[in-house]
Amino acid sequence: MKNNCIEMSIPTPEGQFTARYTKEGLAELDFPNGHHPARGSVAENSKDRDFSRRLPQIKKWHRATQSALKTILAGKVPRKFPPLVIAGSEFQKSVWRQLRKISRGKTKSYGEIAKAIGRPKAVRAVGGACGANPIPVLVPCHRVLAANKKIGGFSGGLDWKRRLLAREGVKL
DNA sequence: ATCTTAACTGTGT
DNA sequence: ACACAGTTAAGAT
Repeated sequence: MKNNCIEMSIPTPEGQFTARYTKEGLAELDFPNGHHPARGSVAENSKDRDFSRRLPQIKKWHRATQSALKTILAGKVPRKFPPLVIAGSEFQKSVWRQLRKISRGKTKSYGEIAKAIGRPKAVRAVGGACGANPIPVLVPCHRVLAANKKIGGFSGGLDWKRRLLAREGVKL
């Protein structure tokens, strides 16, 4: 999402997250201090007519995002989600679709995901797709571990991955 | 238990 | 065409 986004922040006990919306829904979520440099800016976009017309709706989505995020941070299961804008290659989308099937407190390996999407050998590419996930936490890329049940990697920082899993009662 | 290495695949440049 | 990445399984130490 380059330009057509409106950016809003989410204060939590764990720091300030940043959410970006298109007119379709939530497109990106960033960890505190993990801001992406090359993405849309508020000042520029908030003048967009289309966006000002939809602002009330976006605010509503934003409330859903905030509550969902905080709920997950608290280790519980959100009742409501904002509409998610899933933008990526077919491969990535199929991976992210699998991620969303992993429920709270459960985990899968990169290899299992690869198998599930019918590309059993694309394990490494699956890792790449997880890292490219624009909506972490809500799309639970943190629930994917390495084959040996070890932590694996995490683009948002391993400390976050551990923290999120701990909140869900997952042990390594 | 830890380290090294070779296979493998989608993505960005 | 090439290098890289949130891997993996197998072999050596």
